[in-house]
Amino acid sequence: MTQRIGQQNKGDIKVAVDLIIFTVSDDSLKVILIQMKKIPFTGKWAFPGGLIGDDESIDNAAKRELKEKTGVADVYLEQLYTFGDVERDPYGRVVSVSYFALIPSENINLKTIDKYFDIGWFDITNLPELAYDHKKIAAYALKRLQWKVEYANVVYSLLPRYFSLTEMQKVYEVILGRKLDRRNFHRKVKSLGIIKPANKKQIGKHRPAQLYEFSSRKPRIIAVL
Amino acid sequence: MTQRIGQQNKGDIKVAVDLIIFTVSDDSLKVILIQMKKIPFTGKWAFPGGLIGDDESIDNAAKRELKEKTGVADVYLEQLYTFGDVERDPYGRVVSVSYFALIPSENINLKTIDKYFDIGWFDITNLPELAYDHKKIAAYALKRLQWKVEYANVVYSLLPRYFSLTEMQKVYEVILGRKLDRRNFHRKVKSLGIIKPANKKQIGKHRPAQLYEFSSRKPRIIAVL
DNA sequence: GCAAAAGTGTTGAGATTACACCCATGC
DNA sequence: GCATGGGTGTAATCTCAACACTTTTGC
Repeated sequence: MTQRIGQQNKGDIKVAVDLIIFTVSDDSLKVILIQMKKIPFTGKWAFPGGLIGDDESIDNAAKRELKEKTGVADVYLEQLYTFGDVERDPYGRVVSVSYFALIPSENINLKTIDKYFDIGWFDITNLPELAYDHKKIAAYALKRLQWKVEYANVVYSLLPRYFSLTEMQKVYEVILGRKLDRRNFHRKVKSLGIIKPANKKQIGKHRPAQLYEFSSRKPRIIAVL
Repeated sequence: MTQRIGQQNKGDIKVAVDLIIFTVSDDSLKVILIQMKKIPFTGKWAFPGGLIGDDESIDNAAKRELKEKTGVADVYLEQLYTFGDVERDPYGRVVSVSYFALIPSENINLKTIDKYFDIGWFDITNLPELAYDHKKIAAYALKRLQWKVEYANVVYSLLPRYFSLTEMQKVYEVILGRKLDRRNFHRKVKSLGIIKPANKKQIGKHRPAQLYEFSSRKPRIIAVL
C-alpha cells in the first residue's frame, strides 16, 4: 500500500508492496481490503501493503505485511507484478511490487489498525470502489490465480490440512467461475498423485466423505485441469 | 543494471531496470550483455539497464534503455520479475525490475558506450560469468520465454515482416531447444489463423518457400504448441 | 539430373468430455 | 424410508505424435 507516504523531495522514489490475499469461503473467492483514512482516498478501499524497509528484501516485506494483517505465515505467496507509473500515488513517487497470497479460510483473525477505518473480506466479483490503480491490480491478480490453479498445485494453500474432494472441487469452481464434472474431477486429481487419502472421514449428516491431504505442500508445476 | 550507483545514504532505495534482450540468429538464441568497468565487477558481463528517472514510468525506462542500446522500438517488451534482495548490489540498495524484449536480428547496431568496455550478443546456452544476480535472471528469462512462445504469438517480434514457415519453425526450435515435426508445425500454425500468406516467395537456390506475415503484430494469448 | 529445401495426409494412442446410477449416513 | 451428498465407469470425440514421399528450383 502506498497511502502512508508523506510529501517527498524530488528524486526520492519509494518502494512499497501491495498484497492481494485470497481465500475461498462461503462458496466465493474473497480478498482482503482495508478502508483508508488518508485523503484523497478517505473512505475508499485498497489492498493492504506498506513501504519496504531499508534492510529488508521485498519478499520479506511481503511476508511481514501478510503476517501483520492476518497472522499467517507459510502460505503460498507469489510476486505478481510491479506497477511503476509516475502518477499512481498522489503523495509522491511510489513503485509498488504486488504479491498474491493464498490462505485457508479457517482461523483468520483480521487485525484492524488505527491507520485504517476498517479491514475486511470482499468477494472478488463484487468489489467496492478501489483507491490508486488497485482495480487494475485486482483484475491482474484474478487472472494470474486462475491460470495458476490450472497449472500448479497451489490450492493446497487454500485448503485445510484434510479435505474432501468435493471441497477441493468447490475451490476450483469458485476460482474459475464455472462448474466442473465431479467424476472427471475425481479421476483427474487422483491420477496426478498430488493428493493422498488420509485415515479420516468427514463427519456430517450424510454419507461421510473420504478425506485427503496433499502429498507435498510445496509449489509444483503440473497441469491440473 | 545497477552498476551506476554511487554510495548511498541509509533509507535511500534506488529502482533500476534490467533488460534481457533476445534475438534469434545463426540458429541460436542470443542475449545482449555489456562488459562492466566498475569494481568489483570489472570485466564481468551483465544485462544492460539503468536507474529509472524521477518522472518516468518503469515501462518507459525499459523502453528508453532498449532504444539506447539497440535503436529499436515497437517490439515485444514484457515485465519479467522484480529482484529486491538487500545485498544484491554492493554499492547500495537497488531494486531491479527486469524486462525481456524480443527483437528481430536484422538491422541491429549495438551502441557501445564509454561506461562499458564492450557490448555484444551471447548465446543463452553459453553465457560468460555474470555480475550481480544476473545468472538467476537469465535462467528466469529463458524459462518465461519458453513458456510464452508456447502460449502466445510473441514470435512475431523475433521475425522479419515476411518469413517462411521454416524460418518460423527454426525460431521455435531454437527457443525450446528441441526439434519439431515440420508437417505438424505447418498444420498447427496454419490452423491458428495467426499468420497469413503474403504475395511473395523466398528467393534462393532451391524450391522457393511461400512467405507469410502475421495477421496481427499485437500480443495475443493462444496455445501455439 | 541431382542436390537441397518445400510441401503435404493418414493413422494410432491418449486425453477429454459427456453422461446416470448406486451407496452410506442422519434423521 | 427418505433426503442428502459421496462415489464410481464407459463410450464418443478430439487432439497430438509419429511417420515418408513428391515437388520445385538452381546449378
